Amino acid sequence: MSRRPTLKDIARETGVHVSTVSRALDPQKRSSLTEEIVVKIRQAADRLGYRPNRIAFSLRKQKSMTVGVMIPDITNMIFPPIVRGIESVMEPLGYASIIVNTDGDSDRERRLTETLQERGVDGIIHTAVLRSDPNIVEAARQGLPVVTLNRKVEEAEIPYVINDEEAGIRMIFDHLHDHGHRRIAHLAGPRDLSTGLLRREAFCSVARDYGLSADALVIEEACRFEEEEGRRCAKEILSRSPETTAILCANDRLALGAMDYCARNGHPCPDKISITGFNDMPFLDLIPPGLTTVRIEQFDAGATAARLLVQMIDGCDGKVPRETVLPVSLKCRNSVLRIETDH
Amino acid sequence: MSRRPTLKDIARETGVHVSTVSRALDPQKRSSLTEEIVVKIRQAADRLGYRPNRIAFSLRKQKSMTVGVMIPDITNMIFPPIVRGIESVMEPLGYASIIVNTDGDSDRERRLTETLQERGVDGIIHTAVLRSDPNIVEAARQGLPVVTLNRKVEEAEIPYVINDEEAGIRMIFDHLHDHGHRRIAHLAGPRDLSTGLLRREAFCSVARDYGLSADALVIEEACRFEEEEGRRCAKEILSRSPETTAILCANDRLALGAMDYCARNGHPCPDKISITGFNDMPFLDLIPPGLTTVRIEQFDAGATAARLLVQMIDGCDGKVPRETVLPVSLKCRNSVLRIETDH
DNA sequence: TTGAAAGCGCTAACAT
DNA sequence: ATGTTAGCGCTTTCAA
Repeated sequence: MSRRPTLKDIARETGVHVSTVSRALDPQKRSSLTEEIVVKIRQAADRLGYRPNRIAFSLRKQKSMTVGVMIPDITNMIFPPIVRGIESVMEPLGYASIIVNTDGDSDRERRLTETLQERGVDGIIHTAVLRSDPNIVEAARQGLPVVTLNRKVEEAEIPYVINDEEAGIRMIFDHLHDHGHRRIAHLAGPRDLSTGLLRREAFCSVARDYGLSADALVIEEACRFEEEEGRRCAKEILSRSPETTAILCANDRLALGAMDYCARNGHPCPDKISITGFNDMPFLDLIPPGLTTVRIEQFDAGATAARLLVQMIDGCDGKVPRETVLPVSLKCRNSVLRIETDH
Repeated sequence: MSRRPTLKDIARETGVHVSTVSRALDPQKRSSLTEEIVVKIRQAADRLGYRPNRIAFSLRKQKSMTVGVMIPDITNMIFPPIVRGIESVMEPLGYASIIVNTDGDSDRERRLTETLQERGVDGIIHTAVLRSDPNIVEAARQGLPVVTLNRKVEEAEIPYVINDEEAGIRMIFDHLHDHGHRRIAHLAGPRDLSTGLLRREAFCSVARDYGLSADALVIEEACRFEEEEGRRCAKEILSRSPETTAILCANDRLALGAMDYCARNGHPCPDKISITGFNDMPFLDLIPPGLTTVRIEQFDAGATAARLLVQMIDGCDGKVPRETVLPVSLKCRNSVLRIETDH
C-alpha cells in the first residue's frame, strides 16, 4: 500500500532527470530522445507500475480533461442515452464527465455550475429544460465552452443542439390527418419548458397550414411531463370537446397517462380515440396497444453536442455552428385508428 | 474573459501574504486571525469573484474529493436511482462522482479502473454484474477505498452492499404457494451474474423447504437479462413442462418477455399462467396485467454504499461492516392468479 | 497573529 | 539529446 510511483521515482530508478522521463513518456516528444533511454524509462515505468497523475497534469496545463454534464434528472429515461452518447465521444479523447442532476431547480443549478467551475471543467454540456438560465450563460460569457442540448438559446452565442420538434409534430399531425382525423386536440407540455413550448407552437402552426383557425384549436396544457397530468388533461379535453377523435400529446408520458384515463373511462385507444406521443422512450413496445410516436435520437444528440464542445475546447470556435438540428422520425405502432372522414 | 482570480490576487489586493488569505478563507483556521483582516479578505474575495481551485487543492492535499462510480450501463433503468442515491450523500459532502459504464466488458473495466486511479479518485463504488473482477480487487488491495454493490465479494476484504435476494425469492415463492401454485418453474438469470446465481440458489433452497426434490424442479436459464431471452425460456418451460402454473422469473425484463410469449401463444397471464418478476422497475404499472414482483430500494442501496465509502475514505475502516443486506419487499399487482389446489 | 518557504507531480522554456 | 529551473494554485510547517 505504498504510494503511487511518480516521475521522480522513475528518474531515480533510471538515473536520468525527471524532465527526461516526462519527455520519454509523452508520445509527442519521445522523438527527441535516444531510442535506448526511452526503452529504459518505459521499462522502469512498467516495472514500477507507473500511472500518470492527472491532477498534477491538470494544474500545470490548466486543463482538467473533464467536462460537466448538466441534466435535469438521470432517472428520467430520456437522459441516459444522451449521457452515453456524450461518453462515446468524450471517453476515447481522454475526457471524463461529471454528471450533475439539477432537478430543474435554478438555485441548485447555480451551485452546481460553480462547483463544476471550481473543479476546472474544460467545458459544459447543458441539457436544459428551463428555457432561461442565467448562470450557465454567465459562465459561457466568461469564456467557458458551453453547448446546450434541447434548447434554443437566445441570450448568448452559445451553440445548441436541438431535435427537429417542428418536423416531428408535423409528421405526426400529417399521420393523423391521413388516417381521417379532423378533430385533433393537443395535450401540451408545460409552457416554461422548451419542448413544451416548441411543440405547442409547431402544433398551432401545422393546424393553421391545414386551415384550422387558431381559436378553434383544443389545447390543454400539462403542468409537468407526467402520467398523472396526462390523465387530468385527457379528462379535460374529453369533457370540453367530446367530439375529439385524436389527442396529439407533447410527450410519451403524457400520452401514456391520457391512454390510461381514456381506457378506464369508456374511450379505449385506439378504438374510440387515437393518441400519439413524442420521444419514443424504451418499453413502449410492451405497453398496449403500442404508442405511435416521434422517435428522437438521444444518443446522437449527446454525441453531437460532445463533438461541438470538443471543437470549442480545442479553440475552433469559429467553425462551430450556432445551431444544429437533428432529424426525427415517425414510429408507428397501434395507437392511431383509421377513421371515416365526415364528408 | 480574464482568468479566474487566485489567492495571490486577493493577497495583492489586500496587502497580505497568500498564506494569510488561505487561512482566512478556511473556516477551520479562520479563528487564528484578526477579525478585521478576515473581513477585509472575504470582501476582496467576494469582490473579485474568487472561487477556489480544487485542482490545486487536490494536488496539495492528495485528495481529489472525487469518487468513481462503476456501473454496467446507465441506460439500464435500475442504475439511475442507484446513482442518485450515491449523489444524495456524496454531493452534500463536497464529493463529485465520475460515472463510468463498463458494459460488462472486463477489458473496458480494467481501463476505466486505471483512468479513475489516474484521476486520483478517493474511492470507488463498484456496482457489479460479473461475479469476479480482478482489477477492482487489486485496486482495493493497494489501499484504495472500494465498496461493492449488488455482489458478495469473496476475494478480498471489500465491504459490500447487497439486497436480500434470498428473502425476496422466498416472499414471492410463498406468495405463489399461498395462491395455490404447486407447479412453479424458475426462469433463471445468467449464472455468471451475481443476481442470476443468487436468485437461482434461493429458488432451489426455498423449493427444498417446501419438500420439492431438486431434480423435480423446472429451471430454464436465460443467457442475458433481456425480454427476448424471457420469451425463449418461457417457450422452453411450457413445452418441457406443460403442467406449469407459475413462472418465477429472475427479473422483470425476463418476466415481461415471458408474459409476452405466453400471451401470444394461448397462455395469457394471469388466466392461464402466473408470472412474477424481480426489481420492480419503473413503468410496470402501465404494462398489463401488472407484474407482481419484488421491490428493491435502489436509491437506498446507492446511498448506503456511499455512506460506507465515505467512512472508509475518512479512515474509519474498522467500523465499516463487511456485509450490508438491504431489505426487499413484495409488490403485488395482477400477474398471479389464485388457483384451486389439486387435492 | 502573520510571513516566508517548501512542496504536491507535472510540463516547458531555456540552457548546455 | 538531456539537464536546470521555474511555476501551475494551494496548504502547511516553521519562524518571527
